[in-house]
Amino acid sequence: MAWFLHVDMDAFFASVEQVMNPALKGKPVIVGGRNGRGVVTAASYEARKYGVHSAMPGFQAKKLCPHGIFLPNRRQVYSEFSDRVFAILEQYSPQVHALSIDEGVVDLTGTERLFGPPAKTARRILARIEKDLGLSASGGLSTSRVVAKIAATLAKPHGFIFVPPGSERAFLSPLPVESIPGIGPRTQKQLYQRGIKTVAALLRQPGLRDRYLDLEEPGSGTRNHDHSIGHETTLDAPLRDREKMEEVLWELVEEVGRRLRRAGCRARCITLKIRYRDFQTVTRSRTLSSPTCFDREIFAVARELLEKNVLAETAVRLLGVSASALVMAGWQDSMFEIEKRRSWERLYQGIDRLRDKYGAGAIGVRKSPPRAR
DNA sequence: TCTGGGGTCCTAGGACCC
DNA sequence: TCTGGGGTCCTAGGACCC
Repeated sequence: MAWFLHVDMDAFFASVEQVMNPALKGKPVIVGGRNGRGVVTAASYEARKYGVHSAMPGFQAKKLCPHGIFLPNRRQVYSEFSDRVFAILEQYSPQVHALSIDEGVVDLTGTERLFGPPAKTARRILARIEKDLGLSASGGLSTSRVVAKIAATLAKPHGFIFVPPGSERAFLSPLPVESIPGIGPRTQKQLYQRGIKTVAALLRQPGLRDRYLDLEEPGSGTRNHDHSIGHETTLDAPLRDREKMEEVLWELVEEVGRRLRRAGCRARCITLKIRYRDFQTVTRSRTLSSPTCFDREIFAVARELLEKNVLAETAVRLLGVSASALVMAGWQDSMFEIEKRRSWERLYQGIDRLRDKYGAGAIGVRKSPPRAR
């Protein structure tokens, strides 16, 4: 029998901040959403009492919770804590799947002999996270991944729900359809309009059941993961000036290129994302004849897409660049290609090292993005 | 004082090939 | 010589998740 423990950290970013600074314990901590712009990325449970939640615009959070302690995002710190959480999970199974920075699935199948009954192991894992890191986690245990996830969400905060084999349907039936991952506000509305409000009602429709709730899950890892690496930014004020747009674009490209090289990848597809002042958003992409991880090549494509899609005097509020259809570097290269690129690679690695050490401004190319051709 | 930034997955049409 | 259909790639958009 397969066993999946879904682990979901409670108010992760805010909790990490409270661990780093115990004076914040028991206080309404709000990460992100400062200076009016931007949104909340995490709120401690003390802050949630006031109605603050993630994805909420900062000004709104401030209105609901004026005495809230607003902190800037510290991705690096959260990432380190995330590593420690996963290191604990990996002590209980070789099969741990990270779903995000604060969520993962531990495959406990076949661990009975070593650790005992899965439900006991699950509780032990959650306790370990709390004891070792001072962080609270919630868990769901089931023979189905989806059910485990739903159980973990329901268990929040600081809880654990075990759904014994055979009781999955009984567990799910009374829940509203939007409890199912993948059913967001749009789909929920459509289903409600058709009179389908509970999972029980959804399970009665074979088409919907197959699409949204695959309890059987035959093969694991059959999903095709088309990774992508992207970077985007919302401008301080809507931009009309083409030259300034290109400067922003160059900065985005540098970041994407750096991460691509760090991951040892090259991309065959470059996508430019543009959000206009009215929030209308478009993406424009181009596939290259040969994959690249070089700033100048990525920039040339991004700039071309910008030129084609932003008419003069159009105000733009967001620009984004992303690289997809990734291949591992060195894949299918002729010797000639390899030789040609080697010196470029050395140059870029040197630049990346300097930037890592002295900051992004260490190398002064950004003021004058190279023109294509 | 409007609405972040990182992603994945799915769909659908058109091009192109056989 | 005017006509089917399947497969794959590319592009774009949208829903969703954390």
